[in-house]
Amino acid sequence: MSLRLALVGLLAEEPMSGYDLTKRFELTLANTWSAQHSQIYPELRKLVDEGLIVQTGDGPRGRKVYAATTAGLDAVRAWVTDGQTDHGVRNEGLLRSFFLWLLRPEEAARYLRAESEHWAGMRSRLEGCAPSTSSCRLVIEAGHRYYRMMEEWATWAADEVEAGALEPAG
Amino acid sequence: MSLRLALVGLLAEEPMSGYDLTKRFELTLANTWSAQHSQIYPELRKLVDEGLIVQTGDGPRGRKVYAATTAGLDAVRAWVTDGQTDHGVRNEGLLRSFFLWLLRPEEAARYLRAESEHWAGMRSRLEGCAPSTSSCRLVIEAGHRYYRMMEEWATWAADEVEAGALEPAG
DNA sequence: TGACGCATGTAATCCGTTACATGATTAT
DNA sequence: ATAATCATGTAACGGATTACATGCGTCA
Repeated sequence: MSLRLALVGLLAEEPMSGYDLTKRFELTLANTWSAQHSQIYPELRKLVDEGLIVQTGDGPRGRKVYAATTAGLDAVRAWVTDGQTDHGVRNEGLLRSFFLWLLRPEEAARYLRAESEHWAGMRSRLEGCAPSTSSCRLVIEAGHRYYRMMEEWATWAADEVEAGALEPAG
Repeated sequence: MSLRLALVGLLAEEPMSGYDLTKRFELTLANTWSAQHSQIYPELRKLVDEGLIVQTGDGPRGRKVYAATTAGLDAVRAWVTDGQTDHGVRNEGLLRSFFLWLLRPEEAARYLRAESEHWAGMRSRLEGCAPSTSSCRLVIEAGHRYYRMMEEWATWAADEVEAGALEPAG
């Protein structure tokens, strides 16, 4: 449900191809949602069938450019405001961290330092990301805050572990 | 893959039933991973078949208590340190925020204020959560930081929107 | 005795990933 | 020429949610 409407919303910014949309998810939306081309292409077909988007052009190599319809825009607006948002979180890095007490402290610290570096890398990647809309700017800011928070947390946790925090209970 | 090993890891802390494990995911692990009972019960059966856990007791109403085996512990340790962690993020609240430029500013601000309140509520829920292990304490701290960050971000974003940030591009 | 919480399970469906598969265009 | 990138698609599988389904124990 989310992906479908997100695709329409992105096409509301400007007409794009499935390939372009895939890139959008890799870059700007990396801190928000993920989607592969194998999921995007079939979804675009369905959205055309349902009249939420239309193909407005083509290009070299079979490129197909789509745009949102008025019905599509209405559907996106309704989705954003209506109903309950799923606030469920799925953070595999944190889930693994839950079981660090089973490891030797030096192993646990190494894991956490690597996590910290990962998030630092994500943050610097986000630097080269220009906002397409006013609300995109807000979401990019959320990305910065998220990456920075995770980086700082992992550094803090590694320090804790190196100071012996894992010993008493493990 | 993650859920299986997380179940074993939780059982390494202390023997528990599927019902207890479900509660753990609702409370302590709310900021980390989600799992319903309908996924947990079949998984426990498979884990028994594979020798990663054993049933060590029972109780009223058909309650079954499981514990991790040595093989199970080894599998958890290997999972935590080996291979690549999936750092993919899926945040529906942020995804919706991406399309706030399609709404009237007052609607967008209302949405963001509600988000802020949601995260504040999650944070206060986390207060009543006692850490079971040393590393659980670290993850709870991550939860606090995450909820606080999201709450502050949503408040900031609502302020921005009310100050007219949505106008120029929308 | 009725409501609530404990406790377990299955089935259908949906969403998402991985892998498979192909081919055109552009730059070196 | 040839490698990289652009560009689209399908199929198989696995993970996760929702809904269905049941029943015991405890407390008011």
